[in-house]
Amino acid sequence: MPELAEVEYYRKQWEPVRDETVARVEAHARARVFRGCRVAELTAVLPGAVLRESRAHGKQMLFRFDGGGLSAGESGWLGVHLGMSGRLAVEAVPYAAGPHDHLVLWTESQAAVFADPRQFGKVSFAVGRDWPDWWRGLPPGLLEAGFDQEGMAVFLRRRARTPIKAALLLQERFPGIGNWMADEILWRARIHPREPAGGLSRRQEEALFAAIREVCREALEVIGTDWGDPPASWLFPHRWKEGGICPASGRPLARETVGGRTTCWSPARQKLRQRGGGKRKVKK
DNA sequence: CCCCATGTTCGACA
DNA sequence: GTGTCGAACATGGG
Repeated sequence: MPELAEVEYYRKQWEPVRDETVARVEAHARARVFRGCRVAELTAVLPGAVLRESRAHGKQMLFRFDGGGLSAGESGWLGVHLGMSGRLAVEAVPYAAGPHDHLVLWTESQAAVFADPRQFGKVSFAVGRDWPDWWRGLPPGLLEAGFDQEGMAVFLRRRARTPIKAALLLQERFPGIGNWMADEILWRARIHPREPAGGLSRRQEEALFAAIREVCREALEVIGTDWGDPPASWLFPHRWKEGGICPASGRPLARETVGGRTTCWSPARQKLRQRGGGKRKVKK
């Protein structure tokens, strides 16, 4: 479920417990979501601590705590990735934790819950004075200046034969883009999802770059704020089932697997570039 | 029972 | 070493 905008939405769900003191931590340590996580430390240190702030970056979230078992000047950093079916919520106490509530931070009157039935999500925890290295090493956000058209083009050329759809899903360069956003972006940029990433024209690069920023911005507004429904003018509401109609052209949408994921596009407006004509290749 | 799912990782192979 | 592809992970819904 969660891509860029949904992640931002879920990050805000824990806002009601910001500046509240954690009374008790419930962590089901054997759950797959804790793979690679030092659960014992998390459980030992967070009681008595206070959630101070949180951030979302792409599909990652980070929550900062201080106090409790942490020494002065030190923070506890709780990282959360929602995977495919994860979600965050705050519930009023008394609350009966469900079977998929792998992590619950109890305050006096509330329960901050991380639930994830499929457990493709992931929880991490670290103690330190500054934001963890892995967080600072994340690639530039898609709405930041560090994400620019030329850098994007260089990355795509290096993935010359990868279908553009698959390339857009690579988090190392497009943090936060998931399956539906990739389709929405290509639809707006009028690029066929199977187009080789390294073969875009200059014009297509421009259109792609613009569409990435546009979809990110609009998705954050519509979904990231209060999980509103994207308007019918987007591909989004038409892409999920067989037999959808392109809201721009009125023609039928196509659905096939591209790059291992179900992909929806409008054949009427997204056509593969004609290639292989063997024209010039001025090189020398 | 079968197929599908808004994600990531790892092993096999070119 | 690099790039690409499919399977695997665990569970629920149609």
